Amino acid sequence: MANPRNPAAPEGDKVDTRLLESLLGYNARRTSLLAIDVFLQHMGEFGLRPVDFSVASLILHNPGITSRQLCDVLGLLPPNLVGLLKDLEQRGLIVRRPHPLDGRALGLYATDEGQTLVRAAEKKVTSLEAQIASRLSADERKTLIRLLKKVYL
Amino acid sequence: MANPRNPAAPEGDKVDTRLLESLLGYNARRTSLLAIDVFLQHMGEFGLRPVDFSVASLILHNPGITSRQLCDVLGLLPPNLVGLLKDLEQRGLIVRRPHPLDGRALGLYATDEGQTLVRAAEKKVTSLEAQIASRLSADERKTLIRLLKKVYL
DNA sequence: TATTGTTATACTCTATAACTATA
DNA sequence: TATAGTTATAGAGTATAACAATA
Repeated sequence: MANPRNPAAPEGDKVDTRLLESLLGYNARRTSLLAIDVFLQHMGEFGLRPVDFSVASLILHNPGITSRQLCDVLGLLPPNLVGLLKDLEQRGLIVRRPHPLDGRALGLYATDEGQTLVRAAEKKVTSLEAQIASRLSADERKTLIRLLKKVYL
Repeated sequence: MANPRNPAAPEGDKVDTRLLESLLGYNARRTSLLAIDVFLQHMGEFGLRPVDFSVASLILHNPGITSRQLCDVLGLLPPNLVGLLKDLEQRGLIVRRPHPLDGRALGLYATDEGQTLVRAAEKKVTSLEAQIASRLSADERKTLIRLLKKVYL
């Protein structure tokens, strides 16, 4: 509905956003924020934020991975990973074992409980894709992901 | 190069990220972070963070727009916009004028100086698109933006 | 000397509650 | 009663510097 009180200030849905919407970064960010919203709305039962999920999933699929590698892959800084891993460990979802060949490093492994939880979380996340991409056909979704990877990878 | 010291922990480029890379949110976020990096690397001369740029550009193209509308369009919270607008005003890039028909609201307008700066910033940002999307054809870039908008809009 | 992981800390971003002036 | 804008503040996220242990 139009706003008869305020001809000088355009309605929310009548704001000219064409320049911003012509930019890749703006559109990628808006999509990212939508996906995070959906994640937060539906993943509460697992007690994992998006970053926790990413880390836990990488540990599950890469047994023995180190903090350093997680930081490289996810673009995190080592100090910010310490507390995150400590929490996952205290919840009994992962264990840290001294690396057999590098005394400085610690290999990260999902416990049985961690494997069960993360697999369930992955299943749920995958099901949320349908919701996030509900306005896209299967082909469009595949194309979108392919093009995004082409940009940043 | 492979890491001969550490067979249990995969190299950075050999980490299995297939699950994460199958997710729209993960790929959108990675692309968004890349775009922000490029922005920060090249837009320093304008003294505008990404959010400042978005706000200033919307004011330029929507003279008389209110804080409330900016919040709606950009998904910001009113308290977080106050300081931002104060800074733009103190730099002489925008002015706030009492709204003629709503005593509560303030219309936002770009000054001449603001118009000049924001137009230059927009030109620069547009040129950075070529860099961000350098691995995409013109058609692919158009498709990517179209599909992103289809998801979040 | 360089790297892994850690601590402490600072900075930025985002969110909540409460207030004022006006509608 | 509801809304626009503001203040103060809390919480979450991200960043830098410095250290111990090991390579």
